[in-house]
Amino acid sequence: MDTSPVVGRRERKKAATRQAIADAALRLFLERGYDRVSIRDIAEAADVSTTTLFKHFPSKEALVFDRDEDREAGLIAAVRGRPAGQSVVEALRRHVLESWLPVATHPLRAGFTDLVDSTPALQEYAERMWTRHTAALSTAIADDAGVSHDNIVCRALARFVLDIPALTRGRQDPRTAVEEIFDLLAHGWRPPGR
Amino acid sequence: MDTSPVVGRRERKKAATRQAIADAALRLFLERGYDRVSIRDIAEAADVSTTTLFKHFPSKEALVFDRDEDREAGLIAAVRGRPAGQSVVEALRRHVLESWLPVATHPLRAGFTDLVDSTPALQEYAERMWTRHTAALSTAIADDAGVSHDNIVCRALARFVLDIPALTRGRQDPRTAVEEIFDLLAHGWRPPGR
DNA sequence: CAAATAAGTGGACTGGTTGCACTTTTTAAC
DNA sequence: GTTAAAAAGTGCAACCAGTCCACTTATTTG
Repeated sequence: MDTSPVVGRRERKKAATRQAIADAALRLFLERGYDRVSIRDIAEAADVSTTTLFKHFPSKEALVFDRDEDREAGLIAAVRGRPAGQSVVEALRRHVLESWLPVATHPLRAGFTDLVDSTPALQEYAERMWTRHTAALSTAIADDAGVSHDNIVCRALARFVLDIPALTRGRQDPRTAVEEIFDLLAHGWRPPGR
Repeated sequence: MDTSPVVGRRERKKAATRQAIADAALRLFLERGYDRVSIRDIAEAADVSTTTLFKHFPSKEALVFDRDEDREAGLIAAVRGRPAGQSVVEALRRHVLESWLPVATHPLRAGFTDLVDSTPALQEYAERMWTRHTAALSTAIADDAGVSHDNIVCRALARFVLDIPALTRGRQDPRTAVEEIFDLLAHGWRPPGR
């Protein structure tokens, strides 16, 4: 019956508080819009002090992106664990299609997506959530290629791949968009047809 | 003798005030570090009210990047005005080498560069100063190629080019770094030698 | 000179974020 | 089992960036 053993009451209560805050925040944001809700409003709605709120979330933006899974591990795994013979770019292409596309197109999250798209501060934050992993991904790529960790081309490739979510956010056909960008990365710029 | 004719006293005083604020800000930032200086400190040092300060500069970060020339015009001109037969990527490569490299390597600005490199808020701001022009550059590229303005590959190329300053900031050999990144954009990813 | 216009002032205010000293709850050790 | 350490939470004051507003002062223009 237990989902996981020996999870102390403390941890459970902590998680509950965190969840209460995140829920209150999302509800209020969707109701009123991001910048018509203050941190104090959220704390009040969740019945905690603002001090407590900031012990669970480092910033107002972070309240929106609760469930920030470990993208980094996934990215590195995609590079390291790819089948023999597959190129790095191809592996990343598949990974992005599998991990980013669902997020971009999930119909249940329409309200959430609208919230982000209509709030510059959140767009920036979301963008940084990805590009923050440039160093880690770049290191994985450099290791794989057997070159120095600070190799600029590896760093550039990492950065460009992590730009993709921002580039394709709000697009009508994100899948094609992702494919075309990877084409650019794989083969270089060619004046597009049409 | 006049640098420009009919410059009223008003305009001159305004420019002087602006300069006094920017000077005070840079001096204090270099002395104490960016986040140990408050807006009020700067206003006081320049002997103006904070209200006045914000009439000249929209944010604290903007105080550091006084003299924000019009990069956008230069970027678009580089695409539109390039010699016949030259590719867009090649034109942008030349433009970046001419416009960004001097900034990155100017020895007189060592203190300034250190300030930016040691302050995350300023790095982000500088980055956004460039990527802000993604839409404009992307449009120029798309026009040039005769495709729709929102073509995703054009947008990606524009974005990637504008990432270059952030990618190469603080590098030992920025010129080579820029060249190698443009190689990636021109020909696609190839596992780097060595 | 008399508006009209623009620059600057001062001070109060909002909203995100931090610090501090304190209480309560949970856990772990004896 | 009692107790002490560790963690979660509280309340409040404070800081700082940025905005608002009503007001004064200087410059321009007709």
